[in-house]
Amino acid sequence: MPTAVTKRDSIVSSALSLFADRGFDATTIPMIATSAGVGAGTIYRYFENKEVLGNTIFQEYVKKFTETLEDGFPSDESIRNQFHHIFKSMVRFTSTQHQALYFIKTHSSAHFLTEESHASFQGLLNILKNLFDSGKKKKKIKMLPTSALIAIVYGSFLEVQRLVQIGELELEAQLLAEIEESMWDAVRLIV
Amino acid sequence: MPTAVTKRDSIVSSALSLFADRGFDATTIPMIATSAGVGAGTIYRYFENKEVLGNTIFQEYVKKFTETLEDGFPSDESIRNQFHHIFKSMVRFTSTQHQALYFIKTHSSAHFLTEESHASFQGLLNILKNLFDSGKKKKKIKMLPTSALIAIVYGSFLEVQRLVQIGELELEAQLLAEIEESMWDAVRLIV
DNA sequence: CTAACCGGAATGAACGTTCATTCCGTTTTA
DNA sequence: TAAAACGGAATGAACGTTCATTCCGGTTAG
Repeated sequence: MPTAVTKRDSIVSSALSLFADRGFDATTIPMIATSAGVGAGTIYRYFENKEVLGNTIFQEYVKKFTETLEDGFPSDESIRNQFHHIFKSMVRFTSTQHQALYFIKTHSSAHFLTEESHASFQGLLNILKNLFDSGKKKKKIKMLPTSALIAIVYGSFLEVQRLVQIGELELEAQLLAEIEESMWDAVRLIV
Repeated sequence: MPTAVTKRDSIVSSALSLFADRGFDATTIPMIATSAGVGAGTIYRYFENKEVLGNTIFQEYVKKFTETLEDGFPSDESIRNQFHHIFKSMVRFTSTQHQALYFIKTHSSAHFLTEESHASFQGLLNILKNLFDSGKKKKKIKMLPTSALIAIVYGSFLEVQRLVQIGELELEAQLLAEIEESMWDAVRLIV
């Protein structure tokens, strides 16, 4: 029963929590209503139906994630520094919104997502695409297909965060730096 | 409607396919029955209920995956060669069973899994654990927590395979070798 | 200042639908 | 021909969604 100011916020916050924990399909509207402390019908005053609720939340948090990565991006610095910014921002987003990351991770190819939701997710990955494309030009990044480079970094990151979530790993500064270095080693051109 | 000899095989094969495509919760028993070419009741002659079916399939394929990784493991060779064996085996398993990998990936922390299913999945990851533990002793692998090393390699691999599945990447030999090298760079101790 | 009124937000019981599971008549096997 | 296997209609529970009703803060009338 997350805290929230407005009823809409309360519904979104409860739904995110339940979707992340149990998955979209295994979460019922009455569950969300109870957790949000509202009547089931109230949810339909804010969202047309369950799928719209799912898509709205997905897009809302993908947008927040994207903005976190873009915020303060050091366009004029080295690829390595840009990579550091992205990594740091991903960690920052996750630490404040770990349910959101988990929801996005487990639902980014869910059956209920609309074209618009997919597009917003692509927008998120495009930040990595731009980084790697420019890095390849500058001979700093391996000449792998960009999609593969993204998969390697994003996939690693998701699994590491899963460990954090289940309490198997605690990310203090030293470890964080080493994991960043490991991911950087995966994508950097080693001469 | 996958081909199969026995009805049980047909049910397992259809269920795997549907679970991988739509997810466990969004797959109905009548769907599985139709796809397998059997009556809905017949499924209950072979599996106590839907959850048992899900767990059975999960464990069956995790076991196949584990066996694939263990088969021909070069215990006496270098860490690098052992890593190569694991990587090659993961690719081999995926190319013959890509639905299985996808099902395992998307359901490895699903709400319906029993303790036994979780244990069988841990057994799979243990192969990587042993490799990295011995590699760290020999100063060939980064001194990161083993769980983190596993997450980095396994996470990358899953995302790369997702690209393959959606047709965004085709893994011919050259590319495969480069991706293996990238993942190796992520975990190897760079001096 | 109080009381009656108003309108839209909120509610939750009820509806139709869909699901997992059961049951039993039919078909296949030995 | 007896027994086992099978199919798919039937069942009841649970779901998403609706809508008649209640609630409540603000406005108007006296």
